[in-house]
Amino acid sequence: MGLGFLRGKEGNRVTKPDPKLRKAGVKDVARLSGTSLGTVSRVLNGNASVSAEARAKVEDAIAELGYQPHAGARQMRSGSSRLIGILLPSLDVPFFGILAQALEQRLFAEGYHCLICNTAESEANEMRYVSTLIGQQVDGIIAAAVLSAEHFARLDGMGIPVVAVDRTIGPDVTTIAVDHYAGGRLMAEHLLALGHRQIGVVGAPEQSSPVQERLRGIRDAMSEHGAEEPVVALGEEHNIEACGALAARVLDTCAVTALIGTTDLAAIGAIHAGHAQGLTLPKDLSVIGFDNIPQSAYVFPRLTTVEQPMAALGKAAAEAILNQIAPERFDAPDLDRLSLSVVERDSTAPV
Amino acid sequence: MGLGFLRGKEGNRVTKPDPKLRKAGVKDVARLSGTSLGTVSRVLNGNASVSAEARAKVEDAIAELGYQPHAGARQMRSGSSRLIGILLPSLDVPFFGILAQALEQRLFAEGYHCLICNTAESEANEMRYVSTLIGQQVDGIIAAAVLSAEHFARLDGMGIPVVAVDRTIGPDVTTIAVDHYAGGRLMAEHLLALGHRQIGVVGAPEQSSPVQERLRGIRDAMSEHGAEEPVVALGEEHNIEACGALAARVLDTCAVTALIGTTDLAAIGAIHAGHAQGLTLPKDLSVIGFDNIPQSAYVFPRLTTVEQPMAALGKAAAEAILNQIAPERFDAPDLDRLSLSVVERDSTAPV
DNA sequence: TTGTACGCGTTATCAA
DNA sequence: TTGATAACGCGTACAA
Repeated sequence: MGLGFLRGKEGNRVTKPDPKLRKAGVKDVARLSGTSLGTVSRVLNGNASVSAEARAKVEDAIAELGYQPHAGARQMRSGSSRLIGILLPSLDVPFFGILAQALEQRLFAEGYHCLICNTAESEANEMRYVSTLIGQQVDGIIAAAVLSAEHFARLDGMGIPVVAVDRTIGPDVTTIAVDHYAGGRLMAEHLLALGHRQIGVVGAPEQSSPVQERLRGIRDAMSEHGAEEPVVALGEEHNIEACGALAARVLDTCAVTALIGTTDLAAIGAIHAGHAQGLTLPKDLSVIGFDNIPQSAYVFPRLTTVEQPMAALGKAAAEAILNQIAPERFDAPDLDRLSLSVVERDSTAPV
Repeated sequence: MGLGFLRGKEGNRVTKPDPKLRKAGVKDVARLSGTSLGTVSRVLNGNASVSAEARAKVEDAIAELGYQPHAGARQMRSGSSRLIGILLPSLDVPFFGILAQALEQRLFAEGYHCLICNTAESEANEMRYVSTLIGQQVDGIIAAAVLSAEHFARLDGMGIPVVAVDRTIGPDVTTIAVDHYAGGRLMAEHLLALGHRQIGVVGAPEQSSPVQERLRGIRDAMSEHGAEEPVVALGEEHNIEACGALAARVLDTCAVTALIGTTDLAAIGAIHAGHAQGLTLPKDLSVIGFDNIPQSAYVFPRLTTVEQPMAALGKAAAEAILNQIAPERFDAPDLDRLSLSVVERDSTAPV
């Protein structure tokens, strides 16, 4: 395990590209500008004094040659790759797409590139990715992972900062996430206030800790209000169709007046299942979701949901990793705005 | 321009991490395994003969030290970074999220990491990204870009292969995309066959060439069938809300019996606008979209749309770049399956 | 089959 | 303020 970097017999491509159009290097810049390597480097890095005259000559030469610093060489000397690893379960789930977009934008604005990794909620994949990210000398890792704290400990030992986003990794890892437990309570309390007492919960993926936390919040709120234990159906696949099938099973087997989707995708599946059984929503069945993805306002009936600030989470996670990488340049993110709110639309009604 | 790599006064972090837990290097592996640098390197690269005994000792040492090759050093020697740059307009549009997911999965399976870049359909952003990707020594670039061919020519000169996905870049760049013109025809012909003659088109973003191609197909099909010129409203922002506003304007100003969304997002906006005007769909207004994103089956009425194979496009684009990087190891992708088909649901009906 | 020495492009140190 | 030089970790030619 972990030897994925071994290259096969044919693993090496040593096709030398035409040396004539070899990329220009600092040496070429120095020669063309009539200065020396040291001066060029100082212009590039701006951390020592250079005469205005020399600087101008160097910058001209850079422009003329179309010089681009060689990231590999740079990182070998400086230890910093200006690369951030992003571990996400998927990109085709709207929540993570929006998150990834916000992360990338904020990090690129500070000169960092993102190595985005699709873990598919698999611990094995996560471990492979973490290994290869270490090899890439990433300056930091932002992760929504199932992996537990021990596996990230090696990163700590190597001085690679880690930030958990959406879901916590362990007690020592900075987490940027909403309070999923409170979110679960919000969903349940909204339905309880409308008089619902028989409530089902559908969602996926089962092993996702945010989903489990929301479920815990739902259970606590319901028992406090003297409602029955919720009927819970969690599955593996996190998409509308699979969650719809889960909801159909719940509707078939028990008499519920409301369904909670642990995410909007699940809730949309639940709405679909309700329609398929000939129910009129929200009269016969109330449905509430979580996330407030853009599409949730365009299903029928328009989905009532708990909104979490997806883009703000991404921005905050980016700022948190920047803060850990260079505290003197980046403040810790402001977490006050990462709050939840119920967006009441048309999919919930009194019993 | 192009000097974004200049680091500010405080740009350099030279915090030496505790040398005790410095990352193990080939030297450490050689020492622990009782062999030499050369042997270790040969084991790693598998391109020269090594005794079974030596190989075993080296592999043990690698495992014990948790050794990971230093990507920067490796790339400096070999010229290959095992990094692929991915230029996409956004990640929060479902189509691109699905595309990115497929690209990343296929490339990681072959040992490549993805540098995913959000260009926001801006040419300036694309140029910045291309420059920094060159600096990262990417082995290839996959792009859905507005940038024209000349800007990618410099890549060609440097031996960096480019593949265009979803939209063409220029005549010499391999393109993996469906036939958007034919897609436009399919949408129009579906409505024409139902008897519609007054048709509006709404969508975004205006400068996107797939959108323009589809529009051309729509126009041609309509004129061939003797329908009126379509009323066209294209906007900048590609999201449901903005496209819905466009559709509302069209419905306000002209008498159309059907609306074409240039994407499913636009079509969902059009459905919403129809409802807002008190129309019953599809009786009073037919709507058809393009893409068949998962959500399109869950709006009301369920959206009729032209499906393009999003995941297959991503996989094919990944294989196309692999083929250009190492033709001896990777075949060119099979493009036969990249076809379009009309998915008839409930949002279209005879006039 | 194995070990040694060199160079890739950059940044940092040092002496001028 | 400037220029020369060492060193980063690895792959490979060459000598053994």
